[in-house]
Amino acid sequence: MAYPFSEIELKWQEYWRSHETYRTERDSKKPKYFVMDMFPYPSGEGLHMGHPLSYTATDVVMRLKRMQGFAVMHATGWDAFGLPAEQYAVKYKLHPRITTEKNIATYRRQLDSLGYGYDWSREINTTDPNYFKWTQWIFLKFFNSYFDTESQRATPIDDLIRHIESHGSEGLPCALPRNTKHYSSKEWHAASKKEQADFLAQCRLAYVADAPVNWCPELGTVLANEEIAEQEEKGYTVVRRNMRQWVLRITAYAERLLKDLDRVNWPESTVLSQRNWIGRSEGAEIDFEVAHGALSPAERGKIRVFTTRPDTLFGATYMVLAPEHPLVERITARDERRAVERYIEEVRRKSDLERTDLAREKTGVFTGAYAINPANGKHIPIWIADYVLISYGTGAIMSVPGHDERDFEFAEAFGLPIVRVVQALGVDANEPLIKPFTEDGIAVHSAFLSGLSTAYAKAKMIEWLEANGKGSRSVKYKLRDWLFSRQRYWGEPFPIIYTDDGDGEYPKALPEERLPILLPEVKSYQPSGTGESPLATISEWVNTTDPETGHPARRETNTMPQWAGSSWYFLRYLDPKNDRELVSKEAEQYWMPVDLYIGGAEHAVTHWLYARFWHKFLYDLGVVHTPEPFQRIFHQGMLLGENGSKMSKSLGNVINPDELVSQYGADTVRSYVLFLGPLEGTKPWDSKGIMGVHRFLNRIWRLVVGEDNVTNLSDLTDAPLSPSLERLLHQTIKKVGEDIEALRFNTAISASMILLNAMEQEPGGVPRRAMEVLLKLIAPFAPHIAEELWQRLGNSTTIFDAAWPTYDEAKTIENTITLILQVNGKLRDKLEVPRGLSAAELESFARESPNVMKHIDGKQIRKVIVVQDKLVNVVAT
RNA sequence: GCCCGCGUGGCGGAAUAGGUAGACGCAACGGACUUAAAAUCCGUUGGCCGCAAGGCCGUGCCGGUUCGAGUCCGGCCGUGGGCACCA
Repeated sequence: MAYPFSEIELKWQEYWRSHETYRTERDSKKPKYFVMDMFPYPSGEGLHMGHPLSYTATDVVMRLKRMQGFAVMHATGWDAFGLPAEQYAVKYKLHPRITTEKNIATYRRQLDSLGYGYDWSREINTTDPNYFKWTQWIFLKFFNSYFDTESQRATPIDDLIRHIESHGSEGLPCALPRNTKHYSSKEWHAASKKEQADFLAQCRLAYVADAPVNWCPELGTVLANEEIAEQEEKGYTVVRRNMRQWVLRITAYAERLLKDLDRVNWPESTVLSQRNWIGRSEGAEIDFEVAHGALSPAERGKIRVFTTRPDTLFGATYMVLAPEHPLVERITARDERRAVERYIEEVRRKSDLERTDLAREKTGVFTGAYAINPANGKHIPIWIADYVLISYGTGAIMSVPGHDERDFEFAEAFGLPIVRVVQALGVDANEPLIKPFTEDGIAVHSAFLSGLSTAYAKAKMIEWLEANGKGSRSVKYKLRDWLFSRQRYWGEPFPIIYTDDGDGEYPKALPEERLPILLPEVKSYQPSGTGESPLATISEWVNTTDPETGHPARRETNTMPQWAGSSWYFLRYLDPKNDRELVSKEAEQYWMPVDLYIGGAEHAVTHWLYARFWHKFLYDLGVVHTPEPFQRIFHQGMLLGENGSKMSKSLGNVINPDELVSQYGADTVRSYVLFLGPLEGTKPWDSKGIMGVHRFLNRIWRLVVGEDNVTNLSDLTDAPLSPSLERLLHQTIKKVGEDIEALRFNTAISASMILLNAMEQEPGGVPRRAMEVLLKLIAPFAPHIAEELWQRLGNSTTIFDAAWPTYDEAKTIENTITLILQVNGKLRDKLEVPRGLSAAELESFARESPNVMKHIDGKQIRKVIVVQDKLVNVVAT
């Protein structure tokens, strides 16, 4: 008979609810601990087994820390905006709020059934106006800020405006595009609102851009790069299309996002992913004069390139512009115009897939124009090719086919000259190049650089460029600005209107007092089909007035992406009901940063980068006091199906948490998902193995309660523990605490099993004291049974108010050791001997062992290695 | 192509400042209890040889360092994940 888990689990869940056992308050007398998992998206499917894995892990840590005397913050909520709810709404004409609420109720029931100790008084919901008011508030702050390049932080845009009003726009501490039209103070005052808005958009941290986006006709929306693969898997098509989009200037924070990775305790792989994603490159920007073309020299201007190898400038034999480069039109020779236009059109039609996967073969066309290599004055042809991206660097490159794979390939395809300007040390500088030499070496055929090693040659070239006004040192990042709008209904509306003073529309922020901006009630959630969101079809919502001027205005109809609400949610746990601030200073100061955050590695460069960006921005605003939000991140691994393949409905190998809970009880399910193996590992589910953990809990139950489940008579003894059990008890307390701290739950559970095995072997019966300790040790994993037995042992308060057991280091130490006797490194004998014997004593054991003697017989002893309290190795030949 | 990570019994996995390989659990086999089954309890369980004592082999493969390597180093093979023309 299994113990009555259903009964006791319901009993304790009800007890915890009515006693508000998990309610957390700030307590200045206690140290704090903030442990999080990822708040779920409440899908229609309900919980899958991946949830119990990470949620149990954080729940276990929460309970340990609480018993150790910490004030523990552990809350959850709902990441409830998003595509699936809206697609469901489109299909069944049900408001997404309805399905979302229904799904949340299911999730809540499931989470409760697993016995999780969240502080539900802090529950948040990204779709709740009282929550997204603050998401919108943060967006407003982005819009109303610029990134000051001198102080390297977000600063109110009003400061910038004041500066322009009195001093004009030259020399602003703000990164502006090269060809920006500047305003004198006088010109600024004369400029229209629209002109001013266009200028300021170049500085704002949130701005509108006409950007090529990933347009999905079937969904009627634009997708983020990281969403494409998922939707394409579902059979949707994705094409490129230009649309007006909100963009967040995350690139301004690239350097800080990169540098502060040094301060966090995160998985190495995730830190590396973020580093690579940010993609910092050091090099130089170099200007090439256009030598030949249809325009006069004054009009032609210069082509600026970015290179990480300025030392190879003498080897630049041609240039390539991205097809979208603004200069292409101006420099293209009349004879080549047709071919160039045709190529540009061809490239535009290519999808991302064709441009990357299939475009192994290099393509491009000659523009008919030439540039002058600033190092040697040689005229080199200017081409356009789609292997050069408009969005990176300057959208143009100098091609050094001798020392770059891509340039080499292109040069070979089009018969362009390849010269060597770097050679490995000690190799003939004239040796022909059959493949590009991309390593560092010694500069050759490079005038004043010749003979210098790559590092020096780079520095020298930059020095030369700067001295001659032909270029300068430069740092570029792969990171792009963050496309921040979606053409959907079910998301946060932007607190933005468009007004027109007769000179064209421009976006304008609504005042903070107007927040939250609510979604209108609608009848149809069908995408408009034009690329605009369903909101665009509701004219009574779209058409509004500018609260400042009373003039007619139009609302922004895009909504924010799902990342918006999840980029700051953890802050709201700390002060969920505050209607004056996003979070109070006191709460933020006390609880932040997050001490432990467990979540899947798939968010390495999305959620965890976005959240860091928002946090740094809030740091600049003074809302938070730490530059990084998450001290420690840990990734749970994937749980596979029985057969070792991914759990999926189509494969029919999905494990349902509800069924498991009703069959074995929550305590067994919780313990078993963690017992399966290391948290971070990918491991297959084994439905038979769960019995092992279930038996373990049953055995504990029977030792306290007895066979009939009713009597409280127990066979526990108050006799003292045998010395070996006493020692094991201390060892186990130590190990379980350390293992939970290190998130090694599987070995923590097995240590408890070992303790139980030993307790059952006690000659005088199972000691009550040992049982009390064991109950505390398993309480984080199996809270219900621990509570029940704790109560039956005569305690009247929750076990989670009891202190975590302590151990005595001295009592964990064995007083005898197993001495290993080896001959030539092979095990020949084992002896139980007292701890702390001298080397000579240990060696004498070896010399007296018959089996050791047998193996050294007839040989000469060369050496005897003695390791204190461990082994003796006799080396004989 | 580049960058990470991982290869240990029939299975999930223990063990790394280099020092008893296989903890704990599953499965399997044998036994006890039972009219029987379930549940429970006891025992065996890396392979080979041996009546036993014991011996040989064994942590993907090859080599190296070391008295001693699952653990460190080099080279392969396999496998999982991330990035993908970033100049």
